[in-house]
Amino acid sequence: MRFSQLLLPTLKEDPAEAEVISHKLMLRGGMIRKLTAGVYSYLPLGLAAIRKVEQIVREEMNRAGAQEVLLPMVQPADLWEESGRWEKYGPELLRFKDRHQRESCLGPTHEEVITDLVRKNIHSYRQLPVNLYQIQTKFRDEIRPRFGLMRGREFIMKDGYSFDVDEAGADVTYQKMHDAYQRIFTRCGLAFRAVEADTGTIGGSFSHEFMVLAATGEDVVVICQHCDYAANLEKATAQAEKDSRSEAPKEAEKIATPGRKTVSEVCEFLQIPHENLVKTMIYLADGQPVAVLLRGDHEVQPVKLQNLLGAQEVELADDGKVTQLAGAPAGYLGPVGLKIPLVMDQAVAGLVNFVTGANEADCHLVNVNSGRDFTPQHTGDIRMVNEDDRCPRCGGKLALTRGIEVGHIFKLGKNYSKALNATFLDDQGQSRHFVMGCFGIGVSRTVAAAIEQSHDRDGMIFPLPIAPFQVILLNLTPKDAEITAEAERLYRALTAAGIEVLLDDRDERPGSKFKDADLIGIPIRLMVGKRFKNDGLLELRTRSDGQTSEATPAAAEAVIREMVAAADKATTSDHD
RNA sequence: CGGGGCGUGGCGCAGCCUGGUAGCGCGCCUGCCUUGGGAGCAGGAGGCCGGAGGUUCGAAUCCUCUCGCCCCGACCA
Repeated sequence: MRFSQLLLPTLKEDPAEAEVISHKLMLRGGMIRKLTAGVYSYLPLGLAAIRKVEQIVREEMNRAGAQEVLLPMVQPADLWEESGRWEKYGPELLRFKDRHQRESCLGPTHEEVITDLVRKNIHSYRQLPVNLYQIQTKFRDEIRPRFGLMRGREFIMKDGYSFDVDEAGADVTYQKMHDAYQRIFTRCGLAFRAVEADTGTIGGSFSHEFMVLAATGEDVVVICQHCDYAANLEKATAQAEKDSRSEAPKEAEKIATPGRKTVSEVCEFLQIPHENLVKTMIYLADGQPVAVLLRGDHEVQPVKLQNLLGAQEVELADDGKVTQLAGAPAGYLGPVGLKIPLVMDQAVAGLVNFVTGANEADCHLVNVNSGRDFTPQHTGDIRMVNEDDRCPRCGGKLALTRGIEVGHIFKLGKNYSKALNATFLDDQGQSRHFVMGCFGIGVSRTVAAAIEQSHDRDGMIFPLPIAPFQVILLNLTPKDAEITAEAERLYRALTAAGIEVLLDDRDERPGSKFKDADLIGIPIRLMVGKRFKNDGLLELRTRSDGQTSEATPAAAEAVIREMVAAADKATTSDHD
C-alpha cells in the first residue's frame, strides 16, 4: 500500500476527547474516528490490525474444532422472553420495535440465538459435541462507555458456544478452548495471564478471564510470584490466616472510646494491632440487612459476600439505615446483641479476645469471642486479598497487578438449554439437555490492549503478528529519481515476497515520515535516502528497540524476509 | 443516575468576566525554496461561535431551555 493513497489521517496533537493512551494513539494514528459516544468508525489502519487479530482467532478456533457461523444482530424479543433475560438483562440491552410493532433488540451476546439454532437442528448425541463461533459487531448500551475501544457500546467480538452431551464432555471442550485462547494471545504477541474468575449469577463451576497485563488496566489481577496461581480480585483467595485460638478467652468488657470511630483511631487508642479489631458493617443483601464481620486490616469483597449469601445484589447501608438498625452510629457497631443476621469472614474465626464496637456511641467491647458472645449465621471467605497475603496453593508471595480483560471462558451448564428446552436423544434414546459452554474474545479491545501494553512517547509499538503492516518503507527523497527507483523496486520485491509493506511515497520532508512511522508503530522500518545514493546502503530500524543498522538492498531484503518468516513460523497453524 | 468540565474553521486552543459582528498555532490550497527527526517565505480557501428562545439599537459574550461530548462516582464505618 502506498501512504499517498491510504486514508491515514494522522494528528500531531492529542485530541481533547481522549484520556487513555490507546485511545489517544488510535485517534492520532488515524486508526479510528468517533461517530458518537462509544461508537467508532474503523479506518484502514485500524481495521488492518483488527483483521490480523481476527485471523489468528479464526485459525485457532478452527484448529480447536470449532466452526464459524454468523448470527443475526437483530433479534426478536420472544427468544429473550423464553430465556427470561428480556426482563433480567437491564438497560444494556438496546430494545426497539420494528415497523410491525414487534419487540426486538440488538444482540449484546448470542446464547439465545445459538441455542435456538442448535435445538432446531441437532437432535442426536451422534452429532455432538459441537462448537460454534462467530466474529461480529456487538452492541451493548453501556452506562458509561469510555476509553475509546476499551469500553465501547459497539465493538467487535468473537463469541463461541459449545454443546456437549454431559459435564465430562463440556470439561474437555472447556480445556480445548482454554488451550486455544492461550495460543491466540501468545500468537498476538501479548503478555497476558489466564486468571480464575467468578462465575457470577450464571453459576456454573469454572471460569477463566484472559487478561492482558498493562498498568492502565481496569481490572485488578492477583498473581502468585512462585506458582501459576492467578485470579481476579473477585475470586482470589489467600492462604488461611494464623489461628490464635489457643489463647484463653478473657472476660468481655465495655470500655469508653470517645470520638474514636475508624479502625486506625480505635487501634491507636487501645494500642492494639489492626488485626485484633473486628469491624462490623451493615449491608443490604437484596434489601435485607446483614451485619458483616471483618478483621480491621481486611476489606470486604462484595462479590464473595453476594455469593456466600446467594444474593442478587449487595450494597452498603447508608448511615441513617445503620443507626436505625443497630441503634448506634457507624464506627461503634459490633456483633454482640445485634438483631440482624451476622456474616463472619473466616479470618475472624481464628481470632480470640478481639475488640468490637459496643453498639453504643463512644464505646467498644474488648475480649469479645465468637461462639460465646455472638453466633454468626454464615461464615466464609468474604474478604479481598491484599498485598500482604500468601498464595493459597504454594504459600508464595502474591502480587496485585492490573489487567485488561480480553477473553472470558465459562461453563454455562444447562442454564440456557433448560430455559429454551434444547434437547437431544442420548444413546439410550432418552431426551437430555445440552451442556453448554461460552467463550468470548473482545477483538477490537484486544487491539487497544496491545497498544496499552506496548507504546512509548513516540507512539504505538505493534507486535509483528498484529501490526497493520509488517514493514514501512520510507522513500526519503521522492524527487530523486535514483532513490525513488530503488524504493519502488524494493516495494515490488518485498510485496511479491508476501510481505505487507506500506510505502511512504509522500512528498514530505524526512522528519514527518519518521514521526508518522513511529506513531503508527510498524515493527520494521526500511529507509532509502542519500546514503543509498552515496554508497548503496539502506537503513533498517526496528520500532520496538530502536536498533538501527545499515545494509545493502539484498542484505536488507534477506533480513526482513527472515524476521517476517520467524514471526510467521511462530504463528502458523496446521489446519485440520 | 449523582457530581464536575467542555462545545468557537479539519485538529489544538484564545476571545466570554467588563456585549460593538471572530482570532492564534497546526493542518489544507498556490508559488518559491528546502530535503536524514514534524523547515522557511509569500499569497490564499475555510467558521449558521452545538441548537432554540429571550434581553438589547446590537449577543460567541448576558438569561432560560435544550442537545452533544469528556472525566469522576454509583463499595468499606
